[in-house]
Amino acid sequence: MPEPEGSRRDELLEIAAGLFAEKGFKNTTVRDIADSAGILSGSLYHHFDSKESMVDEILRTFQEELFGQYDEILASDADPLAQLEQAVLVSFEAIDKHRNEVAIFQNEAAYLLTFDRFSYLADRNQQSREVWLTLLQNGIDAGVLRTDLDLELTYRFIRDTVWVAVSWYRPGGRRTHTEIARQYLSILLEGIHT
Amino acid sequence: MPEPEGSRRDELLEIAAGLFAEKGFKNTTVRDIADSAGILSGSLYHHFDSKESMVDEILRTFQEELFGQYDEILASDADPLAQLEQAVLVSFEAIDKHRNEVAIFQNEAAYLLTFDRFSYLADRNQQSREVWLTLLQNGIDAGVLRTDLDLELTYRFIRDTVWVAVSWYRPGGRRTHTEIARQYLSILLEGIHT
DNA sequence: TAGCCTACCAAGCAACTGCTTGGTTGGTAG
DNA sequence: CTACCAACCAAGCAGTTGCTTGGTAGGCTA
Repeated sequence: MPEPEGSRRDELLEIAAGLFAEKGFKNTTVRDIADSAGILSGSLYHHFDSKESMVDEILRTFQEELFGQYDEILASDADPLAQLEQAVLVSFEAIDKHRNEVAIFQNEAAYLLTFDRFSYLADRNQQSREVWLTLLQNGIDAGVLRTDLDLELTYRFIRDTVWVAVSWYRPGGRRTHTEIARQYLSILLEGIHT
Repeated sequence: MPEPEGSRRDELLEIAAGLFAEKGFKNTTVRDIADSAGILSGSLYHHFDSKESMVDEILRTFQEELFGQYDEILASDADPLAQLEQAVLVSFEAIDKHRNEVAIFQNEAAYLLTFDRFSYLADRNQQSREVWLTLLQNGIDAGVLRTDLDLELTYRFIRDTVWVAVSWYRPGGRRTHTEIARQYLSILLEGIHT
């Protein structure tokens, strides 16, 4: 057994993730996935129950890793500002390492939430909100963040700008994900005004 | 003629825009639109050539208005910072007044661009890029904006954060679109750091 | 060499898709 | 009262969709 197990299966999941990210979940047909893999559509059902279970597995695996990282940051003894910076850096790292998964979560969550089996996505959204609000509140309590801003709005601006970068960021481009994260942090923290 | 003309047609376009914005263009069927209008799907083809021509008309009308406003700002004699602020305010106003149209342009442009008839959307994207880059460059030349930032990245951050607000902004919510725009400008210009 | 397994094919079904066709309705204008 | 018109219905067609079924090829193991 040279492969770690489930090799072909994982291969198919990666192909599906690429298509889901590019064209959307509903706009990707099982024939699209099978064609990209060089097999017939029916053969996919030897590996997976349904198209839904493919995207389910893709998202669950990704989110476990991402939120594990957020939890580590919150549990660390870094100061509030460093924690906020870490969270932004980790997020841009996720965009770099898991483009497809981030794009799927960003673009398809609303649609997938219309199915019961994806209700956990709402929990993850809530969890994400709590992470960022906690980071911001800690910064305010420590006196390193402005107190005159609407917390909820600030959270949304941060969340949106971080994740929406997945729509234009390409690995191997002019800027590394770390450089982009640092520029973003610079704007977020200090503003663009002189 | 009590109606300004094309009343029923406009009504159908608004219904379609709402569905396109909510579920996506391809995920909205002509039967969805017809059901929402209380007619049969075939009856839509009395008013429109195709589903494509509906979204086409929706986007063209909206973009003419929006880019007209940008042109006015650029042509005004306000100082660079005021022009940048005006552009942000006008954009949030568009999110308020034309939620559906903004959402469709944001979410469906990539897909629609695969059809020849929507190639003008690429021109509009380019035009938008030029507007923001001009505003930023004018600010730098006037010495009111930081010179150490990557212009292209800054443009993307502004564009993304402004338009992505359409995904969560709801008219009649806790904050008016003007309040949101002002908070956003405050963060963008001054940062969240103390 | 027999049995089993993974990975796949070939064919097709029922539901849904955008769109077409030929017709009906109620109102308006000459 | 006639002609016309916008708005719509009823039925259906051809293509696409997710998924199912019954089968096969090749490799591994006892």
